[in-house]
Amino acid sequence: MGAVKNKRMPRAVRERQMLDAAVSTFGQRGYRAASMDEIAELAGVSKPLVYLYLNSKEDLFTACIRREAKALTEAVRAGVRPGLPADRQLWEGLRAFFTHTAENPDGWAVLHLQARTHGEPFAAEVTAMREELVVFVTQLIVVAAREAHRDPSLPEREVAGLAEALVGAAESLAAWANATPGVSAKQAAATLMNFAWAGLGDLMEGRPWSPPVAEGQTE
Amino acid sequence: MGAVKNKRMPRAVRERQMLDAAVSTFGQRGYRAASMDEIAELAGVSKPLVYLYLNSKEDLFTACIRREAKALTEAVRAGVRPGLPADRQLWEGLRAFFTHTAENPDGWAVLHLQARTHGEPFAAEVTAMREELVVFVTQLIVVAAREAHRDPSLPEREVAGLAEALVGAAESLAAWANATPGVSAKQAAATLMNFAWAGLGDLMEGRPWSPPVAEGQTE
Amino acid sequence: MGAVKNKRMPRAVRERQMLDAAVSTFGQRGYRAASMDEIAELAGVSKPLVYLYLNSKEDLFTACIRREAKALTEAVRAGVRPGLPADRQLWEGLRAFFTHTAENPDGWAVLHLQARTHGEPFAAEVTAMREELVVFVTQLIVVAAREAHRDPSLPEREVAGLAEALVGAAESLAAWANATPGVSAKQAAATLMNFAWAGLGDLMEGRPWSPPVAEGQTE
Amino acid sequence: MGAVKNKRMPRAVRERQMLDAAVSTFGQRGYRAASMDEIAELAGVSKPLVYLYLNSKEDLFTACIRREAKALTEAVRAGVRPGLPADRQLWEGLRAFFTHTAENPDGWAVLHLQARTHGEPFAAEVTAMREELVVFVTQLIVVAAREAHRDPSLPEREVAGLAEALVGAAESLAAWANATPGVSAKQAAATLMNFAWAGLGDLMEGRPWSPPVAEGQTE
DNA sequence: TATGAATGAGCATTCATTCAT
DNA sequence: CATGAATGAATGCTCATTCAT
Repeated sequence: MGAVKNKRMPRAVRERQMLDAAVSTFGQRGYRAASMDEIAELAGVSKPLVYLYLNSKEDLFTACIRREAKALTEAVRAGVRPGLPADRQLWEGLRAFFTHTAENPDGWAVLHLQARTHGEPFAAEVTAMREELVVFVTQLIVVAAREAHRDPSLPEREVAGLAEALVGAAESLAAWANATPGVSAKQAAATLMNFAWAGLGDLMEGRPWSPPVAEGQTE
Repeated sequence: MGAVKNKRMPRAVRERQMLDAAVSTFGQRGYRAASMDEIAELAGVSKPLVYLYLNSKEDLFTACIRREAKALTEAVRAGVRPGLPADRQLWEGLRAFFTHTAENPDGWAVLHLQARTHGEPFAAEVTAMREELVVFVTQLIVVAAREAHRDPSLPEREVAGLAEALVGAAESLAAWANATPGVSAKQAAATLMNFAWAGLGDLMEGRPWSPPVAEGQTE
Repeated sequence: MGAVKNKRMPRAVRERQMLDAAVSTFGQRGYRAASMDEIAELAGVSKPLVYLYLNSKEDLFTACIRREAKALTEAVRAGVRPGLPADRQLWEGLRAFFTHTAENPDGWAVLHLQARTHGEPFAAEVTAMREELVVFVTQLIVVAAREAHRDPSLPEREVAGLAEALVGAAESLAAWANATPGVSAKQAAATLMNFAWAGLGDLMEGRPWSPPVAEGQTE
Repeated sequence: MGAVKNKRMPRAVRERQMLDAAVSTFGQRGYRAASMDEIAELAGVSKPLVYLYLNSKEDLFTACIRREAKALTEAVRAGVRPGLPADRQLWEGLRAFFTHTAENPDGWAVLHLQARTHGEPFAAEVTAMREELVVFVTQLIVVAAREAHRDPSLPEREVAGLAEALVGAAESLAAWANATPGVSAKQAAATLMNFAWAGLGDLMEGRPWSPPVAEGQTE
């Protein structure tokens, strides 16, 4: 049983196999170190077929990025129930995020490491996805401020920076959770939620930490 | 004046030139895409000399990582005055971090992007540096708790996670600050400080955000 | 009307389409650069069908050469009225030659450029056709000598060389006429006829061969 | 003695070896069929060295064309004594041409067959050389007319066509002479000279152009 | 009759690395 | 100390050709 020298499959199926193999190889070896030979072999097909269906290494890599980006954003969206209060939505989103990245380490490596490291065209692909998440978080912050009956009065750039920081922290924690035995997605989400929400809560109530002013530095 | 057909320079100087060229090339092209030819040319020496001094491409890359990691951690340490309260120390450390990464984009690219993307040996090098920063932050968190006259009672892993999140957020904001025109190192530090400290302050005072309990999930 | 999603056509028609596509592709791209994919697509059929009908790329190319060679020699023959004096016959043959090559540039490119450039088997095909033309010209030369009431006393090899030179000049002028705007087939034929029949010496002395005027052709 | 695994030769020497090998391979196999592997092996070097010195297959081919074109035109020029009457100059040029092409069949194949068959950039290279020869012949024709005390009154285009025809006939006869055993360069030149200068008509009437007798050459 | 699916084999090109001087 | 000369080993990509349906 199993892969008995699979032959003559419809194109869509083969294409999925190739993308699976490519994500796995790119994620583990890196874009440049991954060879088309290796990907083809892992996919159980010959190299020309990979080129016939996916055109080039660049196109194949792009297809991987797009597929994994879509899967991740959809997982986060699917994990969030829109009716809930902002903090609950964020909590659910974080859980979905950590769960998905833990379950798809190669895909996450492609997005988080490889795609950003190998040239603008690929990085732009990921930037687009990341922007989606940042916008999602930004909106939650704004909604949270409204729910706290506060006109945030936070400058827009400040909110953007906070969302960036939160997403960055999440990305970093995802790697940490995957690498640290015994840390579940739920625990990672809880840690980040603590870190983020208590901090944001205070900000919403108008009690920010105040940076020191008279330090003698320029700028 | 300037590069006067460099001949017969002491080894230390030559080595610095090579590392400068290598960091610049690795940072911009990436580890695999950077060729020894290009590095040697940029350094103004012949390729065999690069091999004579630095043995191999892997060793050269490792040397780059080590030099840049040392420079970064030393910059952070040098920016912090030990006597101050924990929050001030963190603030100063963040400012030093954002300032250094902004001033050394290629070095930061080597550490943050390239080193993590091209195999365990290199990633481990960066992990070590990162661990230093995480330990530094962890200690600050513990000190802060003590200063607040609180027995934190935060489990050790929780503190580690918070430090991870903070460092991750900083790394992410560094890229954001570099890419967003008009965001200075100081502003990035302030944003992150707000985000982090207000949240941590509440945690210290025993008012964490409480994750929902009855959800029916396993794990 | 036109190519109405060709289905189930008789073999002869399909084969003609394929040869048309092949001549066009071989003529423009060259033998090696032309791909069976491109030919099949241009012919509007699937690749296996091309192989079913024509066996291999080599066979296909050979078929192209044979078809175009036959077309060219038949065009020349059809253009010559056997009863006329030798010089008139030559004149008509040259006109037919230049007209045909001008009207079938791809076929001419296959014969004149591609077939000679890609290995003996193909070159031999063309040599055979060329031999036909050389023989035709040789006979005209012999007949002309007889008509001049002269025992030519030209050694056979000399006559062969003259015929070779004439055919070679014609081939070369065909390319020149096609590439030079404003030079018609008739003009090319006249130039060559002058050159061949009168020779530069006579031309210099104002004694050109005079092409027949009233022939009823247009242009 | 002989090629005892030649090592460490100056660049210029190696480059010549490579070009020799390339001309031979391109001339015999054709541009596309010739592989860089084969050329490198024939040159007695490794493939990377070929690329280091000649950059690419295209550049290598272009270098071959240029070298052979230069060699051919220089051979023709060197064979002609400028002071002589036009017909004698033409005669000497033809002899040099047939001699050179007979002695360099691969180079001639590169110029006459391969370069014209594999794309405009290469063909243009040969066209330039051919133009030189055509101009040379054109001038001889004009001079001959003047020597015959005739204002040629031949239209310029007509002269151009005659020169084209002559050069084309020469090119064609070169192949014929090489392929026909027992035909020397001198004989080929004589045949063509007769054809060109006297014309078939005169030849038929027993008035050939007479090649100079006392030249002191053997054969 | 006609084709979608699939591949073995080859090719141009690049790169890290090493001698001999 | 410093380098010009040279290569083994990959790697991305293409193409003629063949099954199974």
